[in-house]
Amino acid sequence: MAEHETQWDFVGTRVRQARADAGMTVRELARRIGVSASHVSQVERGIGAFSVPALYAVARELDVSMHALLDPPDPSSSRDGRPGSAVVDLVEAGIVQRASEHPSIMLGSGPRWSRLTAGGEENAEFLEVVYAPRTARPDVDIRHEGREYGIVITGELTVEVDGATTTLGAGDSIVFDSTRPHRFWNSSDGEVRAIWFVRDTLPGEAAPHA
Amino acid sequence: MAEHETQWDFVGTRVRQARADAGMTVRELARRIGVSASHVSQVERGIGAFSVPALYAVARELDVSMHALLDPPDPSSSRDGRPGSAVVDLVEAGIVQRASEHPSIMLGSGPRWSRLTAGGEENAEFLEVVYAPRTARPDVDIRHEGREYGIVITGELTVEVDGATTTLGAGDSIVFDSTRPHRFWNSSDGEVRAIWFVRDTLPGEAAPHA
DNA sequence: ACGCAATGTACCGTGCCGCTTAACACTTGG
DNA sequence: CCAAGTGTTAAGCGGCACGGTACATTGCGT
Repeated sequence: MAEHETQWDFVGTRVRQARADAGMTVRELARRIGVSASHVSQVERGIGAFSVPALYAVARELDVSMHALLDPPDPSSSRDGRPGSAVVDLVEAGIVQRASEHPSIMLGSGPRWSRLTAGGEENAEFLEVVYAPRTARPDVDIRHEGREYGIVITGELTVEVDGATTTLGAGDSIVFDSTRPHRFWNSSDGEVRAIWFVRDTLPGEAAPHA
Repeated sequence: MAEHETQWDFVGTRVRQARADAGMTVRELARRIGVSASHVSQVERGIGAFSVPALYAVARELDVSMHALLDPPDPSSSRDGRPGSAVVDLVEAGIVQRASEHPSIMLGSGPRWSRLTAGGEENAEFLEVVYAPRTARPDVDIRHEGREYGIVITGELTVEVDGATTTLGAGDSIVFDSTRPHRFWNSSDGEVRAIWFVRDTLPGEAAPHA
């Protein structure tokens, strides 16, 4: 390796932190990832290091990402990168959108859509949808490219995907390819609020190289 | 390591793929990550492996995430098939997840994460996160690949992105590139519920390595 | 007070593998 | 043809990723 590389001793600190958060002992973690307890201890104290498989097992068992363990700690000084990219106000920067300022689209008697992003995202839509009470089942179903993720916040939403129907209560979530015919409506007496994320299909996403 | 460990030879294939996509030669990549060209060749052909620092350097230079290189290849291949496979039960089909069955991960005093999708999505995470009242500001920030979308359902969540801080109330949403350092915590007295969608960087988006 | 179980740690190895240098075979172009 | 690039192979060194064991400490229960 080159000589200007980073010190990787903080990895041990991260592992120890994550292990403590998970309420796991050194031996327990060691058993789960298939190494000895002493080795875990050595790594956590910075006098040793995990191999790639071992570290990956750690990330899996402690349910943290590789980057959470490996990404260098906050330089704390002004980040490199484009000068002037220093964000001072998250709202002005278009990162945070206040609830009162979500542009909403009212479609007649249909649901009210609110876009939760500032600008138009390239390949995705992040939406809050409010379905008024007692709306009828739409007589047309929807099919488009992409993949759809939704969760019902309040109320009861009736969903029909591929001809199958069920009712989603508060907290229930749904994920499916948007190419399947689907329609949603609110047959209950209460208003329904839901969060939707619609992602376009990625260009090169057929099969991960044979 | 345990005896039931995975074959890690696919990592080499992924590296080769990513390197080819970046239009980089073996020697060039070797020079950038600070190892010999022959070693890169050996790793790519499965007769060798990178150390953690080396692999991390590879991910940085080729602008891919650790998980893109290390996550085991598509075990959930039972992808919802062509429209025509008549779905009878949306829950059994893995399309609908009931609120009571969301696998949740409690990280000590940290927030509670609930995965809203059935299987592991390939390039995305759809999550509900509950932050307990009066949690301290995390002492490490997060940086990873991808783009992040969030909306606060109830409570008040303090967010810090790129060093700028603000508080999100119910209905407020936030969108930003996950490569920016960020951390969230709940300094209020009430519980905070939020919905997060984390999308990996699209493979078509190349890196501007000059 | 005593054990005793469980925690994390120190010490002492050793075999493996991460990595190197050197040379190889092959393609391209001038 | 040679020169300069590509990826590949072979042989070997040395560090470190790991295991085993013993230890100091805390916190039980009796």
